[in-house]
Amino acid sequence: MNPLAAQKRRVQKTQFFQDLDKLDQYMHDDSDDTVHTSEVQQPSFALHEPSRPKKRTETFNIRRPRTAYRPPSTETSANNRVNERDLVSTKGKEGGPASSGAKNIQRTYLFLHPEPEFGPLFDKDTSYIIVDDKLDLKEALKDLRTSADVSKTPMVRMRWLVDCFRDHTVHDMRSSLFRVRGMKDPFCILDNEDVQAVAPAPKDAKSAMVMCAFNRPKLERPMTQDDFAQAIDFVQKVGLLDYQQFVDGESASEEVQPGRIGKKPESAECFNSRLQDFLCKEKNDGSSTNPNLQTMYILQQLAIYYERVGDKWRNLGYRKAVTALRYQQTPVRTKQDALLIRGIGESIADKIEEISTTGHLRKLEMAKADPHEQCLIIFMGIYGAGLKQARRWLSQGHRTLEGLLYNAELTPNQKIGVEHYEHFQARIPREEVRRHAAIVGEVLSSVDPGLQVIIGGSYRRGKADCGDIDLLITKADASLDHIRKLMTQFAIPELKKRGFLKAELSVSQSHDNGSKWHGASVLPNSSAWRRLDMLYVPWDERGAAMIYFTGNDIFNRSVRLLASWRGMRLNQHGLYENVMRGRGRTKITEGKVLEGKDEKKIFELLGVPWRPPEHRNL
DNA sequence: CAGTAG
DNA sequence: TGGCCTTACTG
DNA sequence: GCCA
Repeated sequence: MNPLAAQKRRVQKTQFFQDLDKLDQYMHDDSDDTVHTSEVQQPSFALHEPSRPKKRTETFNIRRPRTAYRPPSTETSANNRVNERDLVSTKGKEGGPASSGAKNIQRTYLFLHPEPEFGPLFDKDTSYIIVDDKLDLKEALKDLRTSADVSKTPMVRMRWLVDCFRDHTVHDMRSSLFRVRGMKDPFCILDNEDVQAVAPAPKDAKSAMVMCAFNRPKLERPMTQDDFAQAIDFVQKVGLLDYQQFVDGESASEEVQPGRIGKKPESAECFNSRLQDFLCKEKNDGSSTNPNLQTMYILQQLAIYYERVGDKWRNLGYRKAVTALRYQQTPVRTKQDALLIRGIGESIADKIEEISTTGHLRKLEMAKADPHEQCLIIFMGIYGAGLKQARRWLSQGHRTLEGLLYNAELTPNQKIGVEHYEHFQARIPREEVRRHAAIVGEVLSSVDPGLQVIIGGSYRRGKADCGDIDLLITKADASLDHIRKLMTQFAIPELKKRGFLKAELSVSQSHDNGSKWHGASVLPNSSAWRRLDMLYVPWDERGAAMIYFTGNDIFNRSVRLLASWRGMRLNQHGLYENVMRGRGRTKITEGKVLEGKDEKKIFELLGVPWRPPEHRNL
């Protein structure tokens, strides 16, 4: 075996797991004296087993200290009282099983996954934040992924918990032995605001290990803006990284539109916000560029390539590698350096070395030159065709759009997609979007003066040109049924009659709860078919629908992700609370609607500062 | 449920 | 060796 | 692709 790999593996086995093993031992000796729940008898701490869920709640009993434990003495502060109450207060207080044994203290713990992206979810019920011994305050906070009010929650090293078990006592959290690096006082995180000055954690501490315990009395939880920045960052790393825009603030040359005059209005702004989002996750030492941008960009290209060829797992691997590189403060040039980073293995390490020595990657050059690739890209641009279909056509020997049209079996939609390929690919000038909407609006008000048309999509975000036309149709106090009826029975037929709507690509007819119309429209005296999407929105859902239909993509996903971090759920119908999620994030409960009407209110409830649409171009 | 779009 | 993954809608 |  490669000695480097072995060394790396050793490094990655964090102290945390060893600690858990120790804990496990302490838990299981003396079993005569301790009442274990059934779950404890299972390997509660076997978190490193492959089959374990990302997070799980374990219930177990802490045997009450025989001798060493004593109630807080007079010299102990209020902080210690919190400490003691929390440890002693049991689930049994709420009718749980533990109230029986005075010698048992039952706690419910949440163990969390080492991967930062599945990282700990700080919850308002969290009692303690217990941090891997290797992490410092800054790292821990970053991986806590919250700006909820953690200030009142004690934060200590893993060692504290281990020692508590070992000694059958509750140790004083303020002992320097248990202090998280960078903290002065375990009970007051806010007093440690000089987190910038904290020395960075060692490389091998990359895997954050935080454990949160439950059952704490309610904490009020003021929302801060930072969560949203984190959500954006999280989503962006999955999204595309536009290297050119990043480096010189200009849009990539392939995207330059011939009709564009001067610089795009959103360009500078977009650049700035990107840079900010980017920088907010970087160490704030004044250096404004990541030393690995070049490498990241090329690996990102490779990730996109693998996505195209349908290898989702390689795609994922490369994306993770890019993410890992993003967090590196120093240039990674050699294979050895690269191998030490979690998320980068043999193969990518080789490629990193190639990139930093030659400046490019042969594999990528080859892939780009591959005619199959170019066909695939063209075919996937056809409306109604995705990766599967494009590959099918390719393997059937098709190489051109014309070939498809005459020789391939096309669904009606795909046929339209091919016939109008050029038009559908073209960007639509802002002014033209407005005129399309005006025609729809005119017809709609003749059907029912109450109907409203709102232009969403990139138009609402202020872009100079749009990929398609997104219209949101609603009416004051109307239900979805009502609006749909007006549209399908009167408005759509009328628009067709006028020759405005040319094709229906995806229309909800069979389903009674359908709410969207996808098709093509064309202005009078024009031949350019445009993709037109309409969304029928009940009055009460217009706020949520606006967010959804305004986008952009990344923005939507960020907000939704943030909602799920908050225990809420956001979709085009509304913002829901009390969403229960089970294994993997599967929904158990739909949750209760919090808000749907008011876009601003939804932002507010999510704790996201209001962003005008123009600022949602992530 | 597969495929697609966002 | 097998798991890794955002959500909703349509046909 | 990476990782346990």
